[in-house]
Amino acid sequence: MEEGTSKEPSHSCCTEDAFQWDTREDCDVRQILDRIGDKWSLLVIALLDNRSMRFTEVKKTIDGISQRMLTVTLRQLERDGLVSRTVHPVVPPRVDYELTPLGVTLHATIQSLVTWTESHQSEIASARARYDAEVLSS
Amino acid sequence: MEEGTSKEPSHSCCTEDAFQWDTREDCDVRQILDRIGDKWSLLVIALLDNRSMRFTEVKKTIDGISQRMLTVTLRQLERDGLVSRTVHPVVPPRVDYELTPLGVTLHATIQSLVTWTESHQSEIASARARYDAEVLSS
DNA sequence: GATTCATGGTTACCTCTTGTAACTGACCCC
DNA sequence: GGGGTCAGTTACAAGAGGTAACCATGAATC
Repeated sequence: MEEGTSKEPSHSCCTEDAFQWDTREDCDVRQILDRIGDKWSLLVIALLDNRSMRFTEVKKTIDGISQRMLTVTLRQLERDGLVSRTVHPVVPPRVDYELTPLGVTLHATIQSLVTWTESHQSEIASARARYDAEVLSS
Repeated sequence: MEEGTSKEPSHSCCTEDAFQWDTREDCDVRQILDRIGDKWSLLVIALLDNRSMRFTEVKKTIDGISQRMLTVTLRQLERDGLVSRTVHPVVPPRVDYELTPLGVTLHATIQSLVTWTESHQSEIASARARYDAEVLSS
């Protein structure tokens, strides 16, 4: 029953002070960032823009994702209220996923990350080449 | 020597077309997004704002990161040209990390992710509570 | 009327990434 | 000369993720 060491999310760690948000691992903000800062979640939200997509459609578009991880990722996003899941009772089954209004607001921010990546990929590529060359010569 | 199945990053997969950027796993943009969409990288870049920080300072601030993962993360960010590493030849050793100009431009975008998280954490918390209640009652 | 196919999963297993904890090396202080 | 500091590295254990096989349903095919 000790409160100091319990794992429940704290309510007071996220003030308006800068750099308070990431001081505690069980902080709400940290838990949400861990979800967003996830390879597959990021890609799924970036992909689901203004339209609903079927399970297999998403799976085919996001190269390299396994069926299991797509299921898990979509369930997490559904739980977080970012994606809605619609099951059509037909055979073969048809399940549509689309961004919720909340998910749409996040999509905008994530899209700017993608845009940043697109416009700076050459800088990063040359930085990597430079670094690798230095490491080899040392 | 076959080119089609090689692992080298492709140069033509990232056009201005929407949703071309994530179709291939070995695409530059995907590789960079995988780095950014990483729990620890995200937190480190968000933390390093306008100031240089020592290794242990970062380690103490980001709760839960292990020494090994901080080393690995910082090396990756250095390789990508997002963070600069300065070793002072003193004893005990002193190593400072700070954002490069390129890293600063990314910081702005990531900061907006953090801000989004902060302002929507209650919505996500209630969505999770709603989802968990539904799952339990089914 | 048995057989095959498609979709959207789930499960068992195995690998690869990450966490844990102990060790290092150089010097300073006591 | 023993312990302390900092910024790592290393060996090993634990956990996350990938792989591939399986399932349920019904429609279309043979």
